[in-house]
Formats: sequence, structure tokens, C-alpha cells
Amino acid sequence: MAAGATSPRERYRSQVRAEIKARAWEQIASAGATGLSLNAIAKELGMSGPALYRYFSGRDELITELIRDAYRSLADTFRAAADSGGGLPGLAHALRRWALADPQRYFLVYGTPVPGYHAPDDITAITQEIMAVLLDVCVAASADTHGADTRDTFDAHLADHRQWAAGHPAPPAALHRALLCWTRLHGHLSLELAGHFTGMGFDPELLFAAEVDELAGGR
Amino acid sequence: MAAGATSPRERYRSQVRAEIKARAWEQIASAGATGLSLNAIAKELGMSGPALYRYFSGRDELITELIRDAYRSLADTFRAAADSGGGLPGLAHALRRWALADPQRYFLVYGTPVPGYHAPDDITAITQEIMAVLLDVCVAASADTHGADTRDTFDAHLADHRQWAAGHPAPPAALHRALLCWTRLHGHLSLELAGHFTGMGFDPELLFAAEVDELAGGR
DNA sequence: TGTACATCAGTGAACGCGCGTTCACTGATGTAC
DNA sequence: TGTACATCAGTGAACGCGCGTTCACTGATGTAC
Repeated sequence: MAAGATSPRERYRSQVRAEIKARAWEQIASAGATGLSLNAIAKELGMSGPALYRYFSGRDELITELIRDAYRSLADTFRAAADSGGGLPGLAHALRRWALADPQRYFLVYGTPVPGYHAPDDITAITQEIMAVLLDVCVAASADTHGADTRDTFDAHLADHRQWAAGHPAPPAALHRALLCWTRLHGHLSLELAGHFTGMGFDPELLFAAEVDELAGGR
Repeated sequence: MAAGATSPRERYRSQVRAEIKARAWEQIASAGATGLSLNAIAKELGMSGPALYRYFSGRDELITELIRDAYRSLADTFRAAADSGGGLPGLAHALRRWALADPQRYFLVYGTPVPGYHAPDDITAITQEIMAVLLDVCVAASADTHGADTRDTFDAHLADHRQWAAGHPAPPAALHRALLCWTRLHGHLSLELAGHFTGMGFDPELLFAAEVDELAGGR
């Protein structure tokens, strides 16, 4: 067989793997990540429990793979939004759409951490990719609205504590802005997705838009 | 026995109930809410599993009770911070201390929701209590910094969509400010407690303080 | 083109585990006369 | 003060459940000569 070509068996394998993950996402959507059961997935696929071990070494590997896919999907969404030129508002609204499309996927990334679980290195690499996109956009936005590199005492702190942005040319004020985007947008989204806004009366989208406006303008 | 007086049996009962809850909190702290097991609690207390059914009708009642206590504790913390006159910064830093003191307790309130779980009415009443304190402080802060009742389009929306603040005299701008406090502070805290800041290099407390400064000033 | 062999997806039985929960029961603590 | 009775905390055995995971096996699919 020619190297690089995919044999029918290989194609079948990756197709079944994808189906397993699809069912896993359905389960997570309806019962949360802790409700994920290999046996239940197998039953839905019409196969026996042990059969899944042909495709995943166990429950942990499957979950890690789902988390990786969630991060990957967010990074791709971010990159696409940044490239399409919508600036910071475009990025923010893309993030909200991504979150609303599948709340449990959002929580898999930003929700309550499982004590003791540690993400593998390739996943932390994706988080850096995400932050890099955010930083790019914030640098552009900061250049538009005001020129100062350092505006307050926390900016000064950031000038000396920027391991997370190592290698990125963003000035302290842009770093600060990126952190504020990150915390503020996730503050809104985690409350909204967890249902804390239901019954309050206002339209969450408008609150989100108001916050984005403020981030895009001055800060 | 005189009505209202607590018999030795009653005192013993509530003491054991408290011990059960204490062990439950320990378990939650080390394994998350889903790792809570009645049998494991019983074993730690040196008693048999079924014995716990003298004190709680089942696992669900115990968890609901813990959630209620968490909300209660947050409401009391809020009330105390507001009464001590520290204003919005005082409230914010009290919230952060409360969150850091027991991250899993924080996540029980603001973390990933369990699909299908619905909090009983008396708990939603506590959330209104919490919002009322926040609103009080925001009204005072808004009066200090600027007089306008309505400043932007979202304020106008809030004027007509304020079920959550029914009965509270806060003007729209103060309502808006309260929502921003809520989302921004929780945005920072949920990321910090979930460990998303670790390894980034900066001091989370300084970022939090910078955000609080901005909330306390203009907005 | 046909045969011999290797690969590998999937099965069914079984293991051990811990879970929540029920039940009938024992024994100590408190109450009433 | 002493006895008879009721209350109730806690036990031990048992039930049924679903879980992740292992193992030896079957049967189909692909490969090599």
C-alpha cells in the first residue's frame, strides 16, 4: 500500500471513532460530562461495551479527546473570526455564538474543574494559540483608540509578568485589555449558560453587546 | 417538655447533622460535588451507611442542603460587607475572599449546572437577597460618581425589563452597573478558581483589584 | 485466479467495585404513671 | 423512687444497578504468494 493513502480499514476506523465521539457529545449535552458512560455509548451504537476498546484505550482517553476537540474548535472559531476582520466585537460575538451552540462543550473548557485532572501538554498549547489571537486583536484595537503603552499600575505589573504572552509584541496596555476581554466575556457567558439570567427579564444578548461596546471603546 | 426548648435528643440530632455536612464538604473539596458518596461519609463518621437516613432522606436532600448553605453563606458575607461600609470595593473583595476560602463551594453556586437539577424556591429567594445587597451598594456608588439615571441604550432596555429588581428603587444606570459588577467579578473568579491563570505569570489579585477600581470609578 | 495466512473488529461471559436504598432488628435513651 | 412503655439512633444483611475493564474467542476482511 502506498504510504499516506488511507486503506478502507483505516477509513472505517476513523468513521467509527467519529461516531463514538458524536454519541459522547450527545450524552454530555444531556447529562453533563460526569454522566458519560462507555457502555451507554456502545448500546446506542448497537454494539457491545468492550468493542469501544478497539477505538479508545478507556474512558479517560475518550474524555481527553473530547476536551481537545473542544479547545481545537474554539481556537479555529477564534482564528476565523479574527481573520474575517470584525475586530474585537467580531471576536466577542463569535465566542458567544460558539458558547451558545453547545453549552456543555463550553463548560468542558471553562466550567468547574475536576479535582486532580490535568490537561496534557498539547491542550495547553491550544490555549496559547487562543490567547495569541486575542492579543493580536487587542493590539490592533489599542492602536486605534489610544497610543499609551502603559496606562496604570497593573499595566506596569504586566510589563514584568507576561510569561503567558512570551514572544508576543503586545505592549502592556494591550495585554491588560486582552485579560479584561477574557474575564469579562467569560463572566457574562458562564452566568448566562448556567441559567443565572433566566427569569431576570432583560435580554442577555443586549447586556453582552453593551459590554462588548465598552471593551471596544476606551476599555 | 416546654415548647421551644431543645431536648438533649434534638441537640444531638442537629450536632450529627452538622458533622455529616462537614464531612460532605470535605469530600466535595477533594473530589467535586459528583464525588459525594453517602456510604463514604458514613464510613468516615464511623457509622453504617443506612444510619445517615435518620438525618437526610437521601443523597439529593443532602446536596440541596449544602447548596442552600452555600447561598446562605454568600448572602451573609455580602450583607456583612455592605454593612461595614466598604462600598463596592469592599463588597468585591469580600466576594473574592469568600470564593478563595472554598473554591468548590463557589462552584456549587456558580459552576457548571447539573442538567435537570432545579433549585427549590427558598434558594432562589436567597439569590434575590444577594442581588438586593449588590443593588444597594451600586445605587450609593452611582450617586457618588454621576447623576444620570439612564446613560445608554441598554439602560433604556433595563428600564422596561427589571423583574429581577422588582420593588427596588435603583435607577437603570445603577441596575446596569450591578449587572456589570456581577458578570465581571464572576468572570475573573471563575477563571482564577478553575486554574486558568496558573502559569501565566501575573498576580491574579492585582488584576482583580484593577477591575474593581474600574467598576468603582466611572464604570 | 486461487489458496494460505495474518490482521483485526466485535462478541459474550465474567470480575470486582461502589453506589443508593430497603428492611427487620437490637439496644439505649427518654417519658409517664 | 421504681417500673412499664414508647421513642428512636444505629446495625447488618440484602437488593438491584451500572460502571470500567479483562479475557478468550469467532468470523469477516484484507494481504501475500
